[in-house]
Amino acid sequence: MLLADVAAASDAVAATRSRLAKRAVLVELLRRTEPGAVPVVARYLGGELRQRRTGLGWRSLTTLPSPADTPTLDVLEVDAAFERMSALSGPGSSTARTALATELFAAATEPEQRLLRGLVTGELRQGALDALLLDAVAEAAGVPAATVRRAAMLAGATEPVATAALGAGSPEAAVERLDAFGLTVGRPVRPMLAASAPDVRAAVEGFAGRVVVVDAKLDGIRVQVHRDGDDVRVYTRSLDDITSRVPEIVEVVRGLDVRTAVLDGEALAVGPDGRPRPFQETASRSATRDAELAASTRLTPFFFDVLHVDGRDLLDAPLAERLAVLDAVAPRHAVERVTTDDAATAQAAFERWVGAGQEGVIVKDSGAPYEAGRRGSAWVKVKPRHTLDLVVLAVERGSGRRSGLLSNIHLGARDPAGGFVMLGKTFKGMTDEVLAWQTQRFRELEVTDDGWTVTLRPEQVVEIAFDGLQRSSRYPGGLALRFARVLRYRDDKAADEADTIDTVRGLAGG
DNA sequence: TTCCGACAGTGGGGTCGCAAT
DNA sequence: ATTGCGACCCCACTATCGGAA
Repeated sequence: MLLADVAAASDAVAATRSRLAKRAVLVELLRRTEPGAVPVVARYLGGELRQRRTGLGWRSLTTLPSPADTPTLDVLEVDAAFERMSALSGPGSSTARTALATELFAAATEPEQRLLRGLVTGELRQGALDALLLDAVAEAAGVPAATVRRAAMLAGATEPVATAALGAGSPEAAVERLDAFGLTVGRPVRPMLAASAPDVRAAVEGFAGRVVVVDAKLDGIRVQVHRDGDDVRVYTRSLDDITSRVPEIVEVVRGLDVRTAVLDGEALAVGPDGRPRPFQETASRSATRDAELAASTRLTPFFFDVLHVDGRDLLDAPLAERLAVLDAVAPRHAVERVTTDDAATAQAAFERWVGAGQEGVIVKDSGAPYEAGRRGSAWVKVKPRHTLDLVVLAVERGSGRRSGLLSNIHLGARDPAGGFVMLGKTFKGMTDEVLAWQTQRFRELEVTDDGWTVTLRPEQVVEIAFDGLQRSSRYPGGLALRFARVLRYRDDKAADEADTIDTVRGLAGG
């Protein structure tokens, strides 16, 4: 299979907005892919390289050789080239990597270069990624989409599922192969995700009177821990193996009274007072491979679900049943929870935990199975929301579907001593209508334009919602907003009525 | 016919490791 | 020793399609 065929398919997918038409293009290409190339073609159509890391990023691709006139690259040859780049390390590796990349891109035609660039940067933007690809695999193999989906969730990856389904020879054989992808201890599954709700009442009422489990939401990193005898592996939300970096979690799970188990939870740094440390400390600790730093901050795991225990799969068991097992297996490392059908009880728990420094709550249907890989409605998160009235200091040009619009706004708090202190940026919460409005409005306030960022007279007030404040070395006030998003533009307030940096410091200190 | 679940897109801050400077 | 890049933690929100109701 030539890379040019994949590039042509990708362009055809991008050219239509119909998901059915996109799928048809993917199906057609998958059907004529020779078996040996299926792993590579499937990955590329899903928008990823097979190599987790190549050392190449958008910056490395700013200057490319001129494209080739005729397509010659085979997908397996391309995969081998990235494999070589991926394997490079040590002094001189950057130079060698650049040389390999230049050679590869020089052999690529213009459409192939666009595809390769999208795969390297993870920004293919063809309007189809893994989910649509799975549907296409199902159709190409003649099996139900749900069968393929479930296999992919349990495999934690699409590639082996595509290979199994497309290489089976018949739909019956494909179903048999796909059904064989059970939960396996030691192989991570895609974690179940939560939708969000504006407040506790809305979250509880969404379950229409059913009994819900309300978990404390901890602000750490998601961990999925597999134990098979003395062998313990720890995986992140993206299914990376971080076992070697978190020996203290391994220790805790080795101490549990089980032979095999798969546990889902959150790990974070906890202070001597029992309160959670800021997320930045947990992130720093979990990212480092430095033994001394690792020893100075311990991560503590808290589990909120169990998918398997001693030979028994629990994925399809109701949450209440899984939690009974969890409490028997890891009573001292279970996330705090209440079970209720009453919104007021849930609200009280929310307030208690937020007061204790937790991030919020997750409200769960007590009867729901574990839906690996889904952001279904069985889990709903609620977090407290803060707001500030800030001033727009500058705005950046958008890209992709926001091309031609002014998109990402720079946010400043008023400095009582004069001027404004920048606290971060946001592009979130804007409807198309708001984007159109602000593009025009900010042209009126324009002071300078360097082609990317337009600086403004600081006059426009905007109401911003955010999750909290964090320490910042990037911004002059030493503070940045976490997860800032636009609620509305305020034309009823002038810039000299905006919130001050003193107010923001007060929030951070309190 | 209308509604809503699922998906893709558009980027945010912080942190580390590593190679180049 | 410092800097810049890549990778990966945390993530919110809107628009859209197409199946469900």
